[in-house]
Amino acid sequence: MKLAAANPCPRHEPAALAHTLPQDCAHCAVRELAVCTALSGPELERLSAIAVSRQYASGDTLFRAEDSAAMVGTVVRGTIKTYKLLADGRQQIVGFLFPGDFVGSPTQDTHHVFAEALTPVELCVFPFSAVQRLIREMPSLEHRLLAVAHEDLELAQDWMLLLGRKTAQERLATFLLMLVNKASIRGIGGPLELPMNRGEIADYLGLTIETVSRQFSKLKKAGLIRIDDSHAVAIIHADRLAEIAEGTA
Amino acid sequence: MKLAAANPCPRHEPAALAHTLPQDCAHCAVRELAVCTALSGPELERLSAIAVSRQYASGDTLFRAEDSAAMVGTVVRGTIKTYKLLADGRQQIVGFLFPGDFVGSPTQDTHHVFAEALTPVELCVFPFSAVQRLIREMPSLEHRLLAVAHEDLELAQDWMLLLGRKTAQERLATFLLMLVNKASIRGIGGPLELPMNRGEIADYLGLTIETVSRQFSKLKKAGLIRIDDSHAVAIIHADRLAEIAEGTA
DNA sequence: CGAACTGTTGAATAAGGTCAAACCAGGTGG
DNA sequence: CCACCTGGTTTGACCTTATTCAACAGTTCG
Repeated sequence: MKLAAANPCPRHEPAALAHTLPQDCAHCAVRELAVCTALSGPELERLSAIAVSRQYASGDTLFRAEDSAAMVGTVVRGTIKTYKLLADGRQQIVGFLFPGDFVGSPTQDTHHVFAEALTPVELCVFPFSAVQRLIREMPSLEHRLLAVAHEDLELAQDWMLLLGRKTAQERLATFLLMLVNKASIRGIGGPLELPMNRGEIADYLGLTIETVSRQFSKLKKAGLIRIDDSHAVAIIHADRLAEIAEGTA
Repeated sequence: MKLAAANPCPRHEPAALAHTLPQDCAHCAVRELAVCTALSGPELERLSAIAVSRQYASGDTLFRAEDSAAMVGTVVRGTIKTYKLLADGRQQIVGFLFPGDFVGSPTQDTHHVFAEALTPVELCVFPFSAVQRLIREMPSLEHRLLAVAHEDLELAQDWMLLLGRKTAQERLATFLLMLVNKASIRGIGGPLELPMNRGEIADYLGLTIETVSRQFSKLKKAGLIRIDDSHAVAIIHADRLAEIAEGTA
């Protein structure tokens, strides 16, 4: 069961820290999805004032576990993975973050996960201390953050069920449906774009690359999905997939 | 990998709903541990006014996933498990709650886990609607709830690493150290009291009863723990256990 | 005492992991 | 343009870990 003792992170290291730009939250593409929804008029302007846009290249590390001076922000474009590591390099991805998702914990001054860009990423960053101040002054912001934290906790618990009790097949089915669901929230239909590779799917599902690949093949052979290329999958029978995901099949 | 298709819950069903008593938060045994720490003087009195003590017998179900009218409260005495179920009865425990721990989600009006008393439990219950009002009026309470939610999320992510990437031996070692740690926070030393049985440990660690039992025997044989009886374990070499838990051994 | 649990241990089995080879782009450079 | 390399992916053969199945021991409680 010891995996990947090698290779914690093949991609590059922290960017030479990309350009930063002031923000205009009122015209932000992901406003309705993000924590910022909670705010209106004057509050939104105060948030604008402290927000900074930052760009990351694919493979950049945004922060590492144990890093202090926690950063928080909203994903505007691209995909991020957050993960935990064991000493020997075994990796467990604890979340994929898409546009609108919130990154970081505004109540903890130390990160407890690693975060890495899977694609080019645009992040709307809020300085940690400024956010802490804003939280105290804007109850609706804190309210929203509390709701988001509880949603995240619920997702994490769903994933504990997956990791502790589901078969490889059930895990992949659950994963694909989760992605479809997230995409549809962002108004995206059609074939799924998978911004992560097989190894990252494996590290999210608690499996190996080979097992993930085999399960993809199995679902394809069963006619439940169509694989256009390894990063694009069409769901053909969402209902059958859902049965598999819930262990009802 | 299909487990426990039988027996979702051998114990009794929801209590005929035990006596309820008004509370005196100022003299509460778990105040410093609970969310209530955040409050002082007049605020604490307002909390007292809505708090109600409720007793549960071992095996009682406090609430079920999908239940609406979410209850929230603080554990005063005893141990609770929260868990998720698959259609065929496979169970994943997502948390054991001890005195001082907070139960339920004050921002979600529907439960998404089941909760069951493992021992006789005394719970300090706050009516859902009253809590929602209090949150809006007492920023320090919401602040504390946000911090607790983030701590819970961090724990859940640690557990995802355990379920996705650790061996059976590493899982049990991690579990025992986690219990030692929780006990010491409550000022409890000496041999560990395990309020849960082997099946519940298995359902927390994503293993089977037999595997858990075998790993206990192995740790005993290696001289790392002493098993007084199946519900009382002494940790002999916490350092060696920690190495195993982190995969450093 | 005997039934019903809970926990432990052993032997057989299966699911998923490991190792290894082949495949298949997409890029590079002659 | 094409040969070659590289990294990700797929597939096969084999192996390990944990599960399954089964027997048995210790407790608790009618």
